[in-house]
Amino acid sequence: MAEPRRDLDRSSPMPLWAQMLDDLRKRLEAGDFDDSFPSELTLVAEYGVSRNTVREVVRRLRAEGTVLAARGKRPRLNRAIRQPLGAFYSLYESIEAAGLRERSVVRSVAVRKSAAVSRRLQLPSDTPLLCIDRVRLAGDEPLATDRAYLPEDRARPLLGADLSSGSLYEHLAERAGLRLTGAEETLSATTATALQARELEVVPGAPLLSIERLGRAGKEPIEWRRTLVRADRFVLVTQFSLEQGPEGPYSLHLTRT
Amino acid sequence: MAEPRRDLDRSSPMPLWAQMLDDLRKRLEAGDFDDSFPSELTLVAEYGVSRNTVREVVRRLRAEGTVLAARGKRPRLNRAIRQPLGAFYSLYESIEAAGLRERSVVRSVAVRKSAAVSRRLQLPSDTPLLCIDRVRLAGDEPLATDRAYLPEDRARPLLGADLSSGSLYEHLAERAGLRLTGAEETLSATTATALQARELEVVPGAPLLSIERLGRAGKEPIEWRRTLVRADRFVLVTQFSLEQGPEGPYSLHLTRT
DNA sequence: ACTAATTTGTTCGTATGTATG
DNA sequence: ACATACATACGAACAAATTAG
Repeated sequence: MAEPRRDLDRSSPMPLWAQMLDDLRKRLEAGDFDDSFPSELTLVAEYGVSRNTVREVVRRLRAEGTVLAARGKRPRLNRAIRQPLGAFYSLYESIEAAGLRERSVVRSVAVRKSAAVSRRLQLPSDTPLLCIDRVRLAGDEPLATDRAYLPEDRARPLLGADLSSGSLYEHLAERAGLRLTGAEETLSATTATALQARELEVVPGAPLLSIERLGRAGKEPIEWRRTLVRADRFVLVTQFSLEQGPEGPYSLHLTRT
Repeated sequence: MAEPRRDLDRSSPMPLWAQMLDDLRKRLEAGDFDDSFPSELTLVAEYGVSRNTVREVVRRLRAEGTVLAARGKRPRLNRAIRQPLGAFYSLYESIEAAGLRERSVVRSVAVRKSAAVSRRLQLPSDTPLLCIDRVRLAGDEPLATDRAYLPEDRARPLLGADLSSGSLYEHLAERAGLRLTGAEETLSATTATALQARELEVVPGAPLLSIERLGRAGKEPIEWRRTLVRADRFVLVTQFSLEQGPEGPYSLHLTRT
């Protein structure tokens, strides 16, 4: 075997398990572990830490749904539902997961100021914000409209990017080196205005799911977004469990109807 | 001190941490720990188990939001948001949390059969189901309509109960000894039909949040429910975090607007 | 302002049980 | 039956944050 033995910095203020988690996430993104995942004892040997520490790491990957593991079985990746944020909904992911091509019509990308949005982002009211306005398509049909505001100084690298496809979060990670680590979402229902109806190709008054999200990278608010989704084409599915089982008591995902 | 030392059954097939968790939940319901909560080492002494085992228990109580703890601070109960299910939304809880009186108009409680609902509950299609039809009021205004189906043989104790107030889950726990441990929810948006509009006192076509829930106690499906909530009075708020912090990466709650 | 006590956080080590293949 | 892999449980030690005095 002679696994390459991955070293951790024991003098770092960052816990071993956190370093390990970072490293494993990188390897996951790089596509090591093609569907399989190392066992706990393998990780013990590979990183030279105790099993308790390994379990601290694996617990988190399991809670996210990234890794599936059970007694006796060989641990494997959860390819079914990819969760780039490990958490709630990514329109891009769910469209692709439904076997449809995701595409966006970028209606505008501009720098502007908005006191209301700045307030939600907990920034000074005159902060320049990058405002990205898109209509999201699933297959050939419009599915949602989406307006995202990001602090211009952090999101500047997105200005030249092709945002006509793909998850905004992936673009953010690739180009700006920003990874969201948390968010607060507000879900509600509305009905389509005449303008919204035209954009989404539904009749005025049609039910829409409204999703407002404040995304954070650590403590720093990174994004405020409002998405209006056609309710006839999407539902949100969540599940949770207080089961005493080993699988963490949480697991959120979303499905297309 | 001489704490009364609570004994666990080491020959039981149930893990020590699960027994401990059950016991602590009972004590929580009974109202021991008035706002405070025992420290890990206290629990070690009290239950005669190792600290690892205690942490296994406390981790779950923290993930639910029941217990708040942090280095140095004395652990305390989270009285802010009560989460009887530890998880997603309870209309009753959120109305009360908003400082309003929750009340229900019970429109009908009847035993009937429904092949469609039975299928969702994974029961034979001719299973008798207790069907509870309510209009939920917050303060004096209607807020939601709610129809729940439960297997009649499990929910029979509810037949004589006064369901005009309180969480259905509490009634279930008190009278039928059933505690939900997991659920799957489907969220969507709709618009009010004429009938629904009359019941909810909104105009026809008004936006409604539709919440369908399949509730489970262990493996056993216990409830299928559909709730239609006035979108002008309620939004769902969720938050999550992949933070490396000790507090689990999950925490769902809901707030009234 | 400082110290001591308390409490959780992290990490190590070890051992045994149980489910799967 | 056997190996693998997670589940549970014990023990111990030190670090870091907070609070009490």
